Amino acid sequence: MTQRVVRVLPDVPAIDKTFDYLVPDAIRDQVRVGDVVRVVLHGRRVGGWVVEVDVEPPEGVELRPLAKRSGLGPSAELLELSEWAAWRWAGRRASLLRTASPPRVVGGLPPRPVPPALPPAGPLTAAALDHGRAVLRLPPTADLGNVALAAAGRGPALVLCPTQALVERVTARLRDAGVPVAVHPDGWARGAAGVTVVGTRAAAWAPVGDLAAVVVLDEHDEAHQQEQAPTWHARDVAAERAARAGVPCVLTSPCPTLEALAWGEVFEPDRGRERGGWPVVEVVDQRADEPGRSGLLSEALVRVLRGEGRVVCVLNRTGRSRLLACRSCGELARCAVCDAAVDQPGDDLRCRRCDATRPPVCLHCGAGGFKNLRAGVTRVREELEALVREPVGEVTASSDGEPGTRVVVGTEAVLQRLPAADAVAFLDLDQELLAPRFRAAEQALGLLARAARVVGASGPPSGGRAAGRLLLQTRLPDHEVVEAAVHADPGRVAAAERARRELLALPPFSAMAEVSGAGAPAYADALSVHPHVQVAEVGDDRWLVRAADHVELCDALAATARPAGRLRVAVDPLRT
DNA sequence: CGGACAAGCTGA
DNA sequence: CAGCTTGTCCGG
Repeated sequence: MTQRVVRVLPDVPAIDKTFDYLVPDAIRDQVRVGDVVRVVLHGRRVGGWVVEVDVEPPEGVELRPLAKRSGLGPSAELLELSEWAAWRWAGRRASLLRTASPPRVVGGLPPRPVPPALPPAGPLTAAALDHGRAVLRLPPTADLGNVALAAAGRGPALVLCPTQALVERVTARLRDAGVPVAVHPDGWARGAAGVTVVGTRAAAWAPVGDLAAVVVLDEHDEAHQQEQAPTWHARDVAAERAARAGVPCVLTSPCPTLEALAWGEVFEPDRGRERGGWPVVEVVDQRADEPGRSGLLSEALVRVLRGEGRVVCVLNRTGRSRLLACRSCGELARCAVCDAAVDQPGDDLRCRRCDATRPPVCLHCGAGGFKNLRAGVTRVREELEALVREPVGEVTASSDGEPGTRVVVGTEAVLQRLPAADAVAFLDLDQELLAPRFRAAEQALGLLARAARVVGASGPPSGGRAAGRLLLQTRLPDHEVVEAAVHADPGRVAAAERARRELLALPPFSAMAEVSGAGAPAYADALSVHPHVQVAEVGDDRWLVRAADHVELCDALAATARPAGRLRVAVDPLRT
């Protein structure tokens, strides 16, 4: 009887190579594909995964024995999926397998609970599940727990959520219905045994025994994409996983991305139901309105602020001012050192380019007064306080907690932080509509959908809460994002956006990757000889690589040797 | 990644 | 030329 040999991928980020090891006789029959093991590599003990068993080792290499079998790891299917994802996002398998592995050693699986009988799903969700490759366009206030429940009715399901808060809501909903649920990653072993798994994006890699359906909730949410490279997207991983497993995959969103629409068939409720799931939207045309102060407090907004309810104002600019001009001579305030425009985070002026600070005095005429051409959250808070004569809270990404005030102003972080309000006002929606990113329109609509959840639906009334409203201040009242919100019809954005992207060959009509870091120049140079990709420098040591599709792009990325030095390759960059 | 080893630099 | 830094290679 010869000794068994297994192939191991070490859990060392920089090593993307497998090594062969002997299986000690004592554990001869216990080692399976996917198992987590410890091995001695180059004199040190490291973790790793068995990626193949009973292999033919290369000649002339003296094999060492496995140091230890730690426990269960990703299934063979997830191992293969990681291979695909490593190609698709130009990353290393180890980082993906780490996500697919249990947080603590798992020796064996618990018994599988008996699944309960569930009431039949609603007709729309059932149709989407039956179709198998469906985009379920549900208005912002729709109950996503129902979709999860419908999926769990088919057997052990995988439910991916963009936020932990949604994970908790969905989990509670499933448990109330008697569905056994494993929350990823703590419930790793129970999921592997065969119960419905709920989690945020990492759960795309959770084991689910006898997987029956996959659901991605709010597929448009950017939280589904990993920020560090490899920048894999839970939606795309989930869709590929479902296809390989031959089970249905349903993506839900109030405003599906073009990527989702290109992938599957759209299922949407009738007009009245969708309309009822969006709040009342009021558009304030800032061209017509003659607002005082910073120009951000329209008469319509003042009316809402003077009402009774809780009001959230959204402005995606921190600090007091992002652009100032001298009150006496009109000159723009600029940096004394490098001449760039300065902003005013507090009292002093600060250069955003070189970080120099100076007191607020005009360099041209010496006067001390400035006009605030582009007010930030801090300034608006002061103006709001003067207006409503009560304390106004401020929420930005860096502040913490939830202010107890009736009126709150903040960056988009405020929409994550506050659970409910009677009105949400976007003080300068144009900043979102005109942002220099190709996904700006989709992202702006996503922001409005998030705000819609904060204020609730327009009707029919539910939960006894009065209908909330969105107030959109803009100089582009005819923009399709504004129209989509007003008419509760996100398809308008998709249609306009599809035409634009197709014309400009932007994703999903092409594939892109952003290359940066010290090794980027050499890598970009090496890539540019590839016939099917275009390489363009887009900033200091940042390159954009484009190709007709992901096959062309990812094949080229995989075929190009990485130079020494730091190199970040972000396939499908979100903020470009 | 991190150890091994080789090639280059410094100072007596 | 010892002693040390810097760079490149490779791991079973």
